[in-house]
Amino acid sequence: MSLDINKVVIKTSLTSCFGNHFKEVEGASAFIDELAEDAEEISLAQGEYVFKEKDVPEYIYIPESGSLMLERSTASGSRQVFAFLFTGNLAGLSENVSYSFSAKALTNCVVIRISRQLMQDIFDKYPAVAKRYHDVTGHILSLILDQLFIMGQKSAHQRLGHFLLDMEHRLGRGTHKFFLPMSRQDIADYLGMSLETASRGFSKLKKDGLITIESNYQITVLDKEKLKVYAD
Amino acid sequence: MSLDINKVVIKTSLTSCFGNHFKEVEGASAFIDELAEDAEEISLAQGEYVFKEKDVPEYIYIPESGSLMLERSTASGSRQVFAFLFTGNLAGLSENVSYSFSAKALTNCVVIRISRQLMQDIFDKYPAVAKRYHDVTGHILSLILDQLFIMGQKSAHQRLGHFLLDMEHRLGRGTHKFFLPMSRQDIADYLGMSLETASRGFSKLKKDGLITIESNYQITVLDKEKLKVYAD
DNA sequence: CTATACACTTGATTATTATCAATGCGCCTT
DNA sequence: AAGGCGCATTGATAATAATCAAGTGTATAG
Repeated sequence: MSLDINKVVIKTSLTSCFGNHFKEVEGASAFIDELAEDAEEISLAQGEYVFKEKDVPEYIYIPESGSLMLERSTASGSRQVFAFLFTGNLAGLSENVSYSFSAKALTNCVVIRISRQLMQDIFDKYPAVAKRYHDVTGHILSLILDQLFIMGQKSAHQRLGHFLLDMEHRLGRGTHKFFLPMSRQDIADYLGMSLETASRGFSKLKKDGLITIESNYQITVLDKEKLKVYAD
Repeated sequence: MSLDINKVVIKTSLTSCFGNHFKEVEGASAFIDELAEDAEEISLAQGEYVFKEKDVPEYIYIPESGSLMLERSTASGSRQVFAFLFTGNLAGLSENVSYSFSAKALTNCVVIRISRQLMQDIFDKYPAVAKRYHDVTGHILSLILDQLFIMGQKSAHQRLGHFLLDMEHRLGRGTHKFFLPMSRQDIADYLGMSLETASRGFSKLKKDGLITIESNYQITVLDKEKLKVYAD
């Protein structure tokens, strides 16, 4: 009984990752069902790592509840955050011999884990799905190119504006209010700026009336159109 | 006769793209042979576009001679260069419904063009190869993540250092001397800095004795080890 | 209820980078 | 050879962002 409910939750998560790409593809639904059978749930405490740089990629991971962060750190102490992952997002898909980043739990979370080998085997049964698998990677690539564009062409304030629009879209669930699961330092490391610059960006947006900051992590976008202009 | 020679050149280019990823994979050699049969060569003058943003991706492209640049421009006139492509590099692999960037010829060049649909059909004959296809995309993704790391964590001077090390590696053919096919503006747009900052970076490296600038585009790395330190 | 710790904010100063403005250099044309 | 054109360099100044240094909550433990 409890297992059945779990499988439903897992299928929902899988559909949110793959569903869009495999829509109207023959066998997509059956493929997701089989994948869900092989999925395991693992629990992580805030700050724990799902995997680390240089680990051999054996699984793909999908947060079912809670948030992850993909990051790369150097010996000298600097860190680049590549992405924030929320419910239904995907990690570990296109890695080859080893991960080139670590995945860290931003909050306590439950993560779905699926063996890449098993997924490969299931693909053999659903060739139409396998052919479209590539689209998923292509989508991730295009998201990273967007980020690279923003990093190269936008000022610190603009980058923060883009970030908040993205968070509103992904966390707002149709409203303009959302709770950020990451610290100012995490945001700064994602956007390539200092913690202080990130903080000043929040303060300026608040002063200009584009957002409110209910608590450090609870944000409301008051004027989305102005924020879009601000970000460009 | 002339055709045969062309096919040899094409196979060499294809092997340099795919060979590393498909090494020791069953049917890899036959796959590349079939691919080469379907390859067309197209000639482009400097400044022409191979494809443009929002075009439907029908082909993959591999420069056989000359260089390409992948870029995205905005209405407001800013531009991000995502990558420079030289002989044997690959473009257009993981695009889905449309390209998210344009490919522009940096020099006069001959580009190999292969239909994605035909490649898909050939994959059906070589399932072992098809399974590893994904590795190629994964490799591209990891290169872009490296670039994102550099953009987020390094200063303008360090980014230029990284760029020159990359160019030496890719264009130097074992020596420390190479000819850059792109302008200072192209480099600046790739590294997310102004033309003047890029130029000052070159001048400083020259003054510090890490490189010589024979002409604007002809560079020699004098001290690679120092340059590596400079870039970190 | 107070002390403490931690994260965030704000202020002052410095460093980096962009912008504006000449100037220089090679190349092509005449 | 002179002029002009397209890039690159260099200089001066302004804008942006990092760093250093206090403060300000806010939550938690005692």
